[in-house]
Amino acid sequence: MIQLKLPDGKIIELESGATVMDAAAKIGPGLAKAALAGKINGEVTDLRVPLTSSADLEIITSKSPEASDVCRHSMAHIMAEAVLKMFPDAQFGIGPAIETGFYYDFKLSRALTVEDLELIEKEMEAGIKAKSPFIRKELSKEEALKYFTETNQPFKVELINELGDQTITTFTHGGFTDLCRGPHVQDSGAVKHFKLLSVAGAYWRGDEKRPMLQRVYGTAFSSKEELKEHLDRLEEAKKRDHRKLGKELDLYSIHEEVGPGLVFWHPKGARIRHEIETFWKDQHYKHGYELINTPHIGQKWLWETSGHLDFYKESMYSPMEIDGADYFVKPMNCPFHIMIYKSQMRSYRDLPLRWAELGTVYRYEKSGVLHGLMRVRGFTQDDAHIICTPEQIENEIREVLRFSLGIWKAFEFKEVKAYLATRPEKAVGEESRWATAIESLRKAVAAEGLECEVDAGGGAFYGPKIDLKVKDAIGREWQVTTIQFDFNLPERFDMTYIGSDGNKHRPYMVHRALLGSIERFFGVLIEHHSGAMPLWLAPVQAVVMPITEKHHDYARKIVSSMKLQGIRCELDDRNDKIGYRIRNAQMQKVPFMLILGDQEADDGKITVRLRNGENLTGIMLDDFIREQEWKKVSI
RNA sequence: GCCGGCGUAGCUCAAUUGGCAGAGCAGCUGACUUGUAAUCAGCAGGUUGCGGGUUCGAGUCCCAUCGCCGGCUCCA
Repeated sequence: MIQLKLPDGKIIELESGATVMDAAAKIGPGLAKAALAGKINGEVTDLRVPLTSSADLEIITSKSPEASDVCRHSMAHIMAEAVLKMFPDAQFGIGPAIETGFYYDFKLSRALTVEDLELIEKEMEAGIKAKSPFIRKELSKEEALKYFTETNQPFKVELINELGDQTITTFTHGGFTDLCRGPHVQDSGAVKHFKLLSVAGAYWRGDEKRPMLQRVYGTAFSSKEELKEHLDRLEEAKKRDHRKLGKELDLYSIHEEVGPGLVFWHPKGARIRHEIETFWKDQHYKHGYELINTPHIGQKWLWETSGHLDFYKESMYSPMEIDGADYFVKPMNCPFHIMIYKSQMRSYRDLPLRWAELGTVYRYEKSGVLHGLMRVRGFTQDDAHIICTPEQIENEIREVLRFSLGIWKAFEFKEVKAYLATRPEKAVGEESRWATAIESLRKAVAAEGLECEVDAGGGAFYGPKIDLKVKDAIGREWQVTTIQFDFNLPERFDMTYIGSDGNKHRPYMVHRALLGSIERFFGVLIEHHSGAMPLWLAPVQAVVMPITEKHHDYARKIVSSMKLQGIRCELDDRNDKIGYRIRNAQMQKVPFMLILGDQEADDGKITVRLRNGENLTGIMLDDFIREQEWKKVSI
């Protein structure tokens, strides 16, 4: 007999060899019916797995957080079965559950089309209707290799070969057998609400030197409502796409004849950018930074010394020759900031130094990865380098984090999450420095009460880092702030300061960007706000609309007094109906529309229409101006 | 860079099996003098991404190339 401890502390006894399903049945028939998988000592397990020793047991039902993964994984198998029916010679890669769905990679005799997806969906519906049981089978490595060799599944054979000498399990349902550790639902009728979304190429095991397979992405949820909600969210994301809004709101453009990944900022986009940058600069001065400016190109030795020509060459543009010397366009600002540091002898009394620059850099990005403003070839980092003593580092990191959180709040992002990346196998810098650095990062994150995930070994070779991700209005996470230690460059450039002991010491250097890059941040900002920028960022803050020509004088007076107060305000005195002009301003997402007719002109007041359609009637211009945050001054 | 899809007016999109390149919006001109998401009429707008080929004839078929989109890889 074995004993199983349930989450509520109860203990049930079963014969050794009984399955998880048997345990569920013993707890109650209702639970057995609802069971999707088990959790033994915290590990999700299939219901058909025999229990051979005492353990903690939890039964996963559709209400458990793990449930959707199980269902989606089973859904991937159901899709594979459908594909196998349509392509009997299909070879299968892997087919896992992912955050909002699942995918499966196939090698097929021809490329799949959008129409194929519909056919596969139909076939899947049939598979679901068939309620084929998922049958779990344990076999030896040899048996498994034999089976998958005979069925011509080289990818599966490769996977099995990489497994140790453990028992292999397969799952079969309908006509499809897959190498799989599970868990799976009881039968294919247990999952229903799905949709196939797209087909795309994907390298086998993510390796560009290996064959390209066809990946079909799908999504699945346990209820129809959740599926619809998810599909609606995808629609919403499309509506917010910064590439679409960037065009509609006349913010920026990219011209293939000039070069892909190079951004042209139109007046309205440049205005928003100006407001972002002005705010950014003010805040940096307020938070103890100095602003610096450095060149766009520099001689070869700089990039040799920094190591960029060893490690980063693929991302750098070819040199240009000037007076017989090779100059490179900068892909990063750090070496230039270091030049300023090294321009004179530094004392411990000078530290910490915090130098910030909106530094425009150019990087070669493969053509296939360019994406609107999110991924470009020329961009401006909101870069800064903090050079300090080991004793100062912890406080510096805390200050950066706090600063960053303030900035995100100012741009109306509410959720921020931290990711701490620690020392990889191959790394420069003494272990003790890494340890200090990681500790200071950890403490800072904890002190700010941030949720933090640790990516063990995920740091760069030159130092650990904290990345911050912000959540946008529709729940997507964007990587923005990065705070990176650098143990490499201070060595390479032989940066020193004179300590209180009169000796030379190596300073700590931290590289940080809060917004990441202006371009990318701008894209995120548009998508977060759906293009309807907060008042202080809106390129046009108010449009004044006289009802008829009779009110033009009054309108001009209002416009000029608003302009005098620094408000970005336009007059729309076109000879069109008020509805037409409102529609225009509305589509341009202008925060305020001032409607001026007889009522307003007669008693010297204004009517303001807000973006949400509400009206403020009969108010005094001065009161209106006083009440709004036209400019962001503090965080 | 790789796999697949897509490139038609400034924008959004039509154009039967290969058979006269079209509409709405935006723009311009004029009329209308307007109260909360589109007033009416007229005009103009194109080497169908670029280059080859097949054909009596190509937006449509083939090849090549550039760009964009969805992914892979990578990353701010």
